[in-house]
Amino acid sequence: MRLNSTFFIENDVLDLSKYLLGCTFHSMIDGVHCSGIITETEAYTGINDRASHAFGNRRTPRTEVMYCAGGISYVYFTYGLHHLFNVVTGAENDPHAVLIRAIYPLTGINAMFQRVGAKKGLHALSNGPAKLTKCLGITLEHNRMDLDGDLLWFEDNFRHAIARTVAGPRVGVDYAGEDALLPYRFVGFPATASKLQQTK
DNA sequence: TACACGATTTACT
DNA sequence: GTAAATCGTGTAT
Repeated sequence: MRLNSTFFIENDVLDLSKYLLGCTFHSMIDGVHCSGIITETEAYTGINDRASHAFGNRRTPRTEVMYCAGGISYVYFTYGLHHLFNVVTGAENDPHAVLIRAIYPLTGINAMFQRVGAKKGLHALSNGPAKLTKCLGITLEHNRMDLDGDLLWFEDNFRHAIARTVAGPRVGVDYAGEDALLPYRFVGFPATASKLQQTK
């Protein structure tokens, strides 16, 4: 079952960050369908969150997309070489977002290896926010994109495979002062592989 | 126009 | 363990 924009608009960003664990994230880019089970997310909770690009109600050409209604992508470029992918959530003018930090490869694995280089193992293929965008072929072209469309979408398929969810501080946000300590990073630990049966 | 830096990854010592 | 890669973005001039 696909997740639609209403779902991303009406639910709280922290709840969504946890809910997305075990959902699948899909791309159809360069004619290839790739997907993986989401295993790690982070929540960025709006204008009062010092770790967010939208802190202090900052509106710039880059951050403007976060102020749109939920259900669209926020892709940005960092460190001169990496793209990071977020889901914009919440109502218009309330700039919340979920950073997708890791997925476990499910379909299109050959294409993913081609994009990232075939020298690493399956478990290390897309277990980082910049690695998964590279695997799925996501670039700045996929910013501000409908997340229930033909190119990027989510499905609620494998949440039963997540046995336990652990929260901790977000990664790489030391500049955020006290907000760097907030437990807004969520990691889903899988159940045994035998439970990995798709449900619709 | 100029400059400092980043919600990271990789390779190398 | 440390460092390099590398450029869009934000803020200051």
